[in-house]
Amino acid sequence: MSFTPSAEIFALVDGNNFYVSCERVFNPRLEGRPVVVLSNNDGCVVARSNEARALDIGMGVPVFKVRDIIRKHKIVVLSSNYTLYGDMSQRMMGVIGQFSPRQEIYSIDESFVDLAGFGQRDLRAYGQEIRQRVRAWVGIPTCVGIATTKTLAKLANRCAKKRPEYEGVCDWSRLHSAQLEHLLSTFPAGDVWGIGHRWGGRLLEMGIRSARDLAMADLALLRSRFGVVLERTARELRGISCHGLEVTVADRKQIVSSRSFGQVTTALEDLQEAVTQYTCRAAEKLRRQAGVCATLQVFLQTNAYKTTEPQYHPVATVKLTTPTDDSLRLTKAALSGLGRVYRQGFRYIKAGVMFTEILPTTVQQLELFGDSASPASTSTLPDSRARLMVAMDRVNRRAGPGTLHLASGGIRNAWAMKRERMTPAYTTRWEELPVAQA
DNA sequence: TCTGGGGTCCTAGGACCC
DNA sequence: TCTGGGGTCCTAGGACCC
Repeated sequence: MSFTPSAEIFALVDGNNFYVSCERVFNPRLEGRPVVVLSNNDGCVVARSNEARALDIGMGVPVFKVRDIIRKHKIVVLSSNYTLYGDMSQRMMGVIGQFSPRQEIYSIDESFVDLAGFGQRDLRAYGQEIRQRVRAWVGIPTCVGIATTKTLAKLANRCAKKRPEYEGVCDWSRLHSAQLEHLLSTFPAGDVWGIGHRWGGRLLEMGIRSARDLAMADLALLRSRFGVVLERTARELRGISCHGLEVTVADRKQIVSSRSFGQVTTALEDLQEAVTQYTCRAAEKLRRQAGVCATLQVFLQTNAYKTTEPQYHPVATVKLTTPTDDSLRLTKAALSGLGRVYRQGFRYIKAGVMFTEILPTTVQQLELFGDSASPASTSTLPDSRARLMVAMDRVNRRAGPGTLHLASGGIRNAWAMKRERMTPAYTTRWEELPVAQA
């Protein structure tokens, strides 16, 4: 195996137990205690403090399966507060961005930065600077992994997390082949970025156990059995960079809005309310990226875990006569799709709307059999409807999501999601600002 | 009783065309 | 007996990520 020296250097900075850390910033009493944050509907565990991990709370487990452990160890359980986490993320990314001219925001809690131009600087010390500033200015603890490819940086980051002696920063960018090889041999292949459950199992069957095994594997064989994606991963482990930094945020190619219900429903009226609200949320995202939607899908789901109940998972595809970003027209289209696939007698647990064909507003196409004066998009042809959308977005941004909504969204919302242990929106609503006490 | 939501990319196979 | 070959487009499904 030959590791190729690369001109590129990536640092991956990510928040430790990010959602839990966000909660701790505003409630220091959570410090040192086992804490978990749940998914929407209070369904699964999606974030765990180190103390909760130590108690064997798995990532993604349904909360009812660990109820006993939670009770026994007095684990603090919180509903997820995405408004808070999104805002904390923005602050954290802003600080990290000060450390390099080129930054990729990879996820809500992870950011790659380009350190290639930093020459002879001590990158470990630089990583520590990043950690300290984020901790001081935002309150979030982080770890930093530095290497010549993104895949190696991910692994270095994991190393920094796992082994306290590194004090939160691992710099692999200047290692010799032999040193790197040794480090890779200590990680299971399944821990490598891009290797999931399925592929991990298949690799094991082939005798590829460690990250080092994967790096040394025959590239043509990997390609023929798994495809080009895994081949690239193996190259990256060898130090050949295949994934560059993606500095600009690409427009979404699809926009999904869906939720499980707080309780099952059989009523068309409930589904109409939900579909209306989901469509409006998706339309807001669409307008934010100045797009118009040409095709959407509406889907329904019964509870697949209840194998004794009749199952029904229909999808309706609706083509718009003219691409649009108008919530009213999109909702009308979505509701017509819903009407096509709704069947009585099923117990529905989830509904969703997906915009699958999204175009930039600059692409205009006149309606073939429509009112040719009616605008396809609010962004290019301002009329009263467009002004209404703009006003709605503004009100909902300032006063909170859903303040202004369509009547078909309903107000009863018997199906609405469960969030029984939600903390306040500390940073984004005046009335929920934390209060300092003397 | 109770099991998330939102994305991306790649591949295989079928339809269609010349 | 013997039934092409190559390109493009689209879709569904499978894998992955956080």
